[in-house]
Amino acid sequence: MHYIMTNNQIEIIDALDFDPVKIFECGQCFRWNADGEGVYTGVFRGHAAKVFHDGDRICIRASEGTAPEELVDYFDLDRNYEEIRRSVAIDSHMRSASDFGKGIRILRQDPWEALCSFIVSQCNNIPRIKKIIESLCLMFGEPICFEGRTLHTFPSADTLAGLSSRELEPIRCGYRAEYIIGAARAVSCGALDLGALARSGYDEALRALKTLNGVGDKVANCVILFGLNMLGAFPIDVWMKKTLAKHYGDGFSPSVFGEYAGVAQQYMFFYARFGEK
DNA sequence: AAACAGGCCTAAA
DNA sequence: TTTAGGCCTGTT
Repeated sequence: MHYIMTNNQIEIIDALDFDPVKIFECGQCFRWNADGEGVYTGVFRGHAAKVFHDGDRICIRASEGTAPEELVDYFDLDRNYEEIRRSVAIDSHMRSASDFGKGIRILRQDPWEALCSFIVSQCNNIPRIKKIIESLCLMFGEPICFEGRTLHTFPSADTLAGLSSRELEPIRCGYRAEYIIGAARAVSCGALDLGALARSGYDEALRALKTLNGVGDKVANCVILFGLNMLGAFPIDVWMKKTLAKHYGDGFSPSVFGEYAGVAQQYMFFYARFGEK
């Protein structure tokens, strides 16, 4: 992937394996929204940005003071997804899935945001998940001005740790409010050190995350994959359960996909959800 | 109107 | 170790 970094912006020259629609709509993130023709605006790690096509190139323009290196990191631009697609295309189904999902990248999201977001996602649908997260940010995040609009950052664990579940009621997240506050308090007081988990192994991360009330295997694996950037994590939700049963029967193990099983999962999920028949 | 939605927890076998 | 029912809320 070749790109040019300037001030707070990146221009991707050969935008192979970079499809904004797939990246933002494949279900890994909740804070990027399409506004207008192929333009996405979002907030990540305290910065606002927009992503758009500029001729053959893709341009990522972030808010004032965002280092381009931050964009390289968040969009994982130095990783070779073509190679990953080859490595997970182990059979005809995965060849179709990885071909259909070509252009997806796993964003390196803030671990706390990923934890909180995937707690909200449980037993819920995407429009409602997005609505809940937006009101959470509107109420408790910091405002950022970006291109004439006021957006809001994701509130810190410290901020949410000081709230009662009653104060969270306006965001209408139901029983998940207590889970959110419990997680916020664990992170805030240091009982759960997400930074340390990012440097630990998968097993330790899974164990630690599951000590939180409201975090089971599925949510924990989403946090590990999307927030800790361990690309072997393999979240299994209802869609994955169905498609795994269909194509692999029982006795399936994610290890057949190797170290990038999590990327395979994302291709398979996206294909089952939007592509297959 | 009743079921369902990108799980998790608890209680009970 | 596996299974059933309940959980907030909004939508169909």
